[in-house]
Amino acid sequence: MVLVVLYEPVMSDSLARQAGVTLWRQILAAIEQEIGDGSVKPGDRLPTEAQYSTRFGVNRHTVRRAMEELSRNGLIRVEQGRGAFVAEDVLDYTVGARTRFSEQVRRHNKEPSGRVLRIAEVPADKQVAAALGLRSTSRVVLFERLGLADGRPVTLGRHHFPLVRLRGIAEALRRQPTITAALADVGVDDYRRQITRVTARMPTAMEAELLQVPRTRPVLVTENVNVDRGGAVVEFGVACYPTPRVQIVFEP
Amino acid sequence: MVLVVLYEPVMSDSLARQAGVTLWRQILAAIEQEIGDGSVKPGDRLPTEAQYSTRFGVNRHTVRRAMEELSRNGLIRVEQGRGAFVAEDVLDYTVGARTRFSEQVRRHNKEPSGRVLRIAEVPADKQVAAALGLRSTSRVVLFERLGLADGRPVTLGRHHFPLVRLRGIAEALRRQPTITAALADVGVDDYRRQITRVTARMPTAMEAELLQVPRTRPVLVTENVNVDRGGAVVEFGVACYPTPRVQIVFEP
DNA sequence: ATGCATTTGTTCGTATGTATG
DNA sequence: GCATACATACGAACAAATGCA
Repeated sequence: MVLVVLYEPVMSDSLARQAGVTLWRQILAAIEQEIGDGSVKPGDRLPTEAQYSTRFGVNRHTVRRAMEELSRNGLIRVEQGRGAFVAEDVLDYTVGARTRFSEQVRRHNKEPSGRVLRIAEVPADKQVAAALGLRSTSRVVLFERLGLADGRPVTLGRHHFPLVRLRGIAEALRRQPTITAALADVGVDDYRRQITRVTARMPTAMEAELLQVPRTRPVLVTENVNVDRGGAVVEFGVACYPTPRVQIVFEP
Repeated sequence: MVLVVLYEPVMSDSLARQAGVTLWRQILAAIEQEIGDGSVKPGDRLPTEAQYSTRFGVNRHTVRRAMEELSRNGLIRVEQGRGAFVAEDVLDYTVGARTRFSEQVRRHNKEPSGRVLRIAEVPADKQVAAALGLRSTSRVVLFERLGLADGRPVTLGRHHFPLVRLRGIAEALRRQPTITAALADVGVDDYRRQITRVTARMPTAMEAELLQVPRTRPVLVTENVNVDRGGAVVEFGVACYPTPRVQIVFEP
């Protein structure tokens, strides 16, 4: 099937050659305007590079230079073989003492949901043991979950709970697959985030698949420790977030 | 071209076979020692698995078993197609209300320094104008700087200052190329960070060059707004940090 | 853009030593 | 002694990523 996109009569927008501004910057401004004033909406596919080049009467590379800039500024998202798309509004994941996944999502007027990938009892590796303050031989409950906002994946988390301190946490998670509810089930009625470390890396094949991102775009990775009211560590979590769909925000 | 690498006479380190300790643990200990005593330094590439296996006179799998353990313990970082590298100690960049580059670096007992790349007066683009609360025609002072810790690049920042509110900021930056000092020069004796947004993307060629990272590893990107005591915006900055050399840390 | 050499990642199969019942 | 299970060790082949010419 062939889709023919019809434009306004203005088939060739006039660019000012030999002016102070380079051609690609003029094209950049033109497209930025169209995104800004809503003539193309978030998620929409933009015209192809070829279409732009005929419209502006320039070489395709000149258009590409502008697209590159738009992509770098996060206004559009370019996907090889598919086209360029107006960036969708990003989900700001605000980190504070009381960070809860579902509250984060609801704040954006989106519907939170989750998909449990794994609930298992595993031995703690060095990093987990250190974070939870356990000996490295201790066993922990691992809870792996994909978090979605309006059905779109926004986070992939591996959460570790100390087994000794939280008896029955595995069963609680199976009954109520949210962290807040499960912790409440085993007597932790409140908890707060003590520290959050942020880094980034390329996703594994599985992560890319689950988060629905190309393997060429990095994921943000957070490590965080949650403690109960008494200051005892109740959870150590490592979560991935797809860029640039999600941003981490910190407000002191 | 063929590179022939000549080794010390010790072509085959003797391992104790049929002793109480397994081969792979002996290899683990040997490599750990070499990392510990500094014969290979953070960031250095280790010998290949093949080289190790001839050196120790064992199968490649046996070496891999040791490497796996080293990697799990965070002593080395293994990259497919490139090799294994001694882990560099990460610089935790703690974000709070009073985040200052030089203080961050000194906290790790490293010596902060900077390289000014550009000081210029430019028109504010849409994003900058919005962040600084200016009209998009306003002019701003752009300050581009590479921040180093013990001579290693850790941040590349583009800092924007509103020209109208901060007369003489460009000259101040030229005299004293640190943000805190320059702001003090123009009457802003204190400021605090209002908001920090974190995302990640692949570096441009220039960024990769300046931060000394491969183009295949993502950079963390922060956007932040600094305000003076009265709450007026005095700076909008966008900074890149090389992963995994730098982590962003939030402590509420 | 293409091909090639290098290096790590994965999966077979095989053999051996050790602990357990 | 014997059967079983498990971790260790070796060999070969192929897949995937990287860097270079």
